[in-house]
Amino acid sequence: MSRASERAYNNIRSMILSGELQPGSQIREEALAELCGVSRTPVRDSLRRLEAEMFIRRNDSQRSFVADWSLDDLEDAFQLRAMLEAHAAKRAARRITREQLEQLRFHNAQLKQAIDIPNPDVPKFLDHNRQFHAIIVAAAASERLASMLGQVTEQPVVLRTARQYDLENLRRSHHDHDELLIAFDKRDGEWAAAVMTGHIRRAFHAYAQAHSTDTEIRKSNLAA
Amino acid sequence: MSRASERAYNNIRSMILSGELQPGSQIREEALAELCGVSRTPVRDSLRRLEAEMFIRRNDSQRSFVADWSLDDLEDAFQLRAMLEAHAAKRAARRITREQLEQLRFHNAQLKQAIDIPNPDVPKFLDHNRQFHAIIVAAAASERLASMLGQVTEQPVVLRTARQYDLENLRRSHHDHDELLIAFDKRDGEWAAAVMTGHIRRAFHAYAQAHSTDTEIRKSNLAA
DNA sequence: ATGCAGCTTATTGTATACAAATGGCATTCG
DNA sequence: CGAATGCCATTTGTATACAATAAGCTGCAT
Repeated sequence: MSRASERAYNNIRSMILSGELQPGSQIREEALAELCGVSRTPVRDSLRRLEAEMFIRRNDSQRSFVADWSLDDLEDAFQLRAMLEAHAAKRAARRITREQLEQLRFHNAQLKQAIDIPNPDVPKFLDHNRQFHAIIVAAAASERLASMLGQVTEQPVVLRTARQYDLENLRRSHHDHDELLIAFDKRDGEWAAAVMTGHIRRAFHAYAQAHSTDTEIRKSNLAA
Repeated sequence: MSRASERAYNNIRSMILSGELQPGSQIREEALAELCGVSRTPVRDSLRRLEAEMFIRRNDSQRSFVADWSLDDLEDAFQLRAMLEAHAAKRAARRITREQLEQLRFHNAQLKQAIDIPNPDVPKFLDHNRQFHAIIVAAAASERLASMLGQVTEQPVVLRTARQYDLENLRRSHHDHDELLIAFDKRDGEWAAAVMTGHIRRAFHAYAQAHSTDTEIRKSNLAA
């Protein structure tokens, strides 16, 4: 992607993910163009992409709004994600190379390190976690599947609470990864898919709980 | 979608589906703009959409080419489609309304009529078939799922042979629909999903066979 | 002959001006 | 007072000119 276009895309996307652009609020092309320091043309490109990724919604007269996700939307996305990632794991079990397995082991060791210390390094955990999953998707060797997963993997839901990152959950995640590694090693696609399904569903419930807590907080803030 | 943009999108899409734009051939924005009678701006929008839908591919220097699908690509798409449509059927079984069930019955009766006569009306069959599936996706009530299915439902593979439409297959399709209707009536999501999986996989094999035959023909034409 | 450098041309990316469409507000009429 | 209508402001859509980039070609040097 070219420079201005990429800058606009990344800028807008991170403004949505950070909550700088509030869910439900209208966004105007020209305003974004100024914020990003580019013209409307690349902004329009970005908006189209973000719309396809459901970060942005348009009303019937083509005005754009930051997506405002309900708990149902979140569950819907996670349900699809669980299905797709399980499918990816199944395919990966048949196709994964020794080298990719090694990479998985490396990242899993790294993310274990990140939480197995007095002061857990959550960003490090998340980074290696992301790479772990990316390798599985790559091993699944389906461009379409990868592109669909891209659409449900990142959620435009900003959470104030950090509950989704509670340590117990992270440890369980790491444990799932361990199990996935064994399933891959045994080339057992069914097993890998089952572990992955559970893995994603746990993530959903952690996320949902944080979302509820967050909604509570938001409400009481409004009341105050 | 606005007028020029929609015209460009539909034009280009149908040129790809009809084979007017040959798979693998490069396409230039300005040429398409002239063909569609619009400027490059709406053409660029359309190309982005078609790229997301994998009708078009771009090389590393952003030049666009009509997608050229291998049999593997086709199988990959059908595999995802089977999974997603089965999921849709499962969800639909829980949520479908009496009215939607009636509509399904109507379209199924229509498509039966279309092939249960001396001179089968294949386009009519295909139209009601499309609507039948559309109702199920609507009943599944997941915007994301619908959007993903949109990405794998239409295949940019032009077939010269008509084998995919052989009557026996169409009759079996209709039979699957009957069975789906019963499963929906009983609110049996598992059953509906299973029937749908088989339904789509049959479609794949019909398609694949036609694709092979077609490839043969193409090769012998080249040789001649 | 071959490979590389630099130039030329083809193609896409970006900015901007203008056109079209939509929403909101005020005014008027029932 | 409320609803409908017309006008104005806001926003998005389209065309076009220009900029940047990449491909292809030509000619020179090895």
